Amino acid sequence: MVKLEYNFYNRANVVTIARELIGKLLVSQWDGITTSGRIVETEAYNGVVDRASHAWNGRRTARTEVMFGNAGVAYVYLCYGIHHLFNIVTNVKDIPNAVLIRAVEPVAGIDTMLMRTGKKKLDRTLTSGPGNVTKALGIITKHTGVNLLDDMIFVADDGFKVSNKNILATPRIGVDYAGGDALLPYRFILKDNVYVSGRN
DNA sequence: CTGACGATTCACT
DNA sequence: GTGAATCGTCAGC
Repeated sequence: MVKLEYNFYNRANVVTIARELIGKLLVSQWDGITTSGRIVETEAYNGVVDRASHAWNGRRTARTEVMFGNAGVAYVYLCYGIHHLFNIVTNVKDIPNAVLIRAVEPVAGIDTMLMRTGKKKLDRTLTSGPGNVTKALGIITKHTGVNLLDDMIFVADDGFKVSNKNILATPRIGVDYAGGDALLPYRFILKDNVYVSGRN
């Protein structure tokens, strides 16, 4: 298992990075507990020119500041007052690109995930959808700014291969307010994986 | 300081 | 298919 390095995250094309994250492992570990899942669904947010992005049109606030920083850093945001959404900052400093992790397939620490989510047994809802992913992995807004090059939260390549024909590109979810940008094929899913949220 | 709202989910009709 | 839950963030006063 090889942790992804800074030079994976700092590249200019956030859409390419979102596609390449499909099939990688998202790992969280602290207090002697490790949980991980294989990434099966992502969305790219293309910074200032993307109306669906929090950083659209150069909007820069205390909350979005981390997106303007270095690549390979976690950006965790609270949505609807309930759900924590986990993003990975990409591109170089001052270019606020990010990839939202929308779904993973549970790999390690499933008992812990069940405990965190209050579920009795493993089913597809455990880590399907961005709010469920963060809940199962124990990620909350205070993890904003965590460096993915450290050992607390990171993405790794365990050699799992996904062929291009098994990665589908679709429009993003829940961004209807973004006008024409809502139609961009910036969402990537692993074909036929049951953990992909919404319509498969 | 105040009010409006969201990169969602779940229970219910 | 519809609507409530729920609170940090941000724009406006």
